[in-house]
Amino acid sequence: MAMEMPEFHLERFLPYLVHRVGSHLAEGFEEQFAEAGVSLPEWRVLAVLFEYGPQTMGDIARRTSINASTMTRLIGQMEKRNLVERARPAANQRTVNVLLLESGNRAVATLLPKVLDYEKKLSACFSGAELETFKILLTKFFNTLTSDASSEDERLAS
Amino acid sequence: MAMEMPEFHLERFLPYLVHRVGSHLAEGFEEQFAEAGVSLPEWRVLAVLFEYGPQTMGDIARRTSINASTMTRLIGQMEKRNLVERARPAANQRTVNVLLLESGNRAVATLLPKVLDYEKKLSACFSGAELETFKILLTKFFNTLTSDASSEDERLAS
DNA sequence: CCCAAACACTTTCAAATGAAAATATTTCAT
DNA sequence: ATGAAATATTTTCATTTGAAAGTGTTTGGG
Repeated sequence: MAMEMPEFHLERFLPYLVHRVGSHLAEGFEEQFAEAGVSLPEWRVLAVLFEYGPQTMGDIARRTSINASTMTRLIGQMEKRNLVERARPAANQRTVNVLLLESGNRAVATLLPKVLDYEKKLSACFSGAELETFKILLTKFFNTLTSDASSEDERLAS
Repeated sequence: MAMEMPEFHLERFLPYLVHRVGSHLAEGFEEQFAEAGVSLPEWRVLAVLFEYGPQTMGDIARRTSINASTMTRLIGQMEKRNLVERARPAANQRTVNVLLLESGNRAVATLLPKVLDYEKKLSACFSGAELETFKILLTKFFNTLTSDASSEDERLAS
């Protein structure tokens, strides 16, 4: 006798909807910017450094959603290419501050218009209001996810 | 003299907003379902097989946004565990059809309520209308992305 | 002050990944 | 019918990844 399954439709399942959009965006970006000589993770690092200024390895890792080991290697490569520089602040020597160098700033200056253009094309399918709503919902969702919604347990336990 | 940069704010940059939500969702899922003995890619395969029935390797790959090489290996592992079975259809022997076995169906039956519950908690931050809008926008975005918006060039060229 | 725990980053190592080549089948033009 | 191109999957191989261990620094309790 067949077990009765709960109602489920993949096309209406939120994580699925997000995942497939994310995958396609990532793939699309890599294609678009392959020739620019910057990988997607590298662009992410450049972007957060440009946006938030010099910051620690951990800050960049968190803001880019890239794991710490990967970040060490990534920054290592970018340092070799003189895009960024590492420096241990005297104040707290267990952290490592990363900052954009001249060459990194130039890379951003070159990429930024292309990236903005790319986003414009992507979001052309939305009306202004839709796009605004979409961004607000994505932001709200993220904020909820990171306000440690997963740790109801922890909250109760502590 | 400083180059004038175009207006840019990461927090309003659509691919960034999608990426960070996607990353957190993936991480959250792996945590939640680690003990269930099913990885996220495995769950994705189970889900599309459950939703769309028996289908080829390529179908699963496309629907899960998992690349073909990875899919071969993934299905290989799941076959060893008797979750799924491969079969070459007589009609077209270059394709490989994959279908859920008894054990795979049981896995879905076990996971589905938990997954639905998980989604419910995730989306608790939204009103019913917001959630609906969010899903519609994600779907619309995906559809546009995959209706090969990138190939304006190709369209013009052909 | 001192030492244990916490923290931030790096390294190591085993596993996962994807591009390209290899294999097998089907389609299509001649 | 026949061979070349297209399609679908698998395999190979070099790269990328992340968890866990390792290193060095800071914090906090005694």
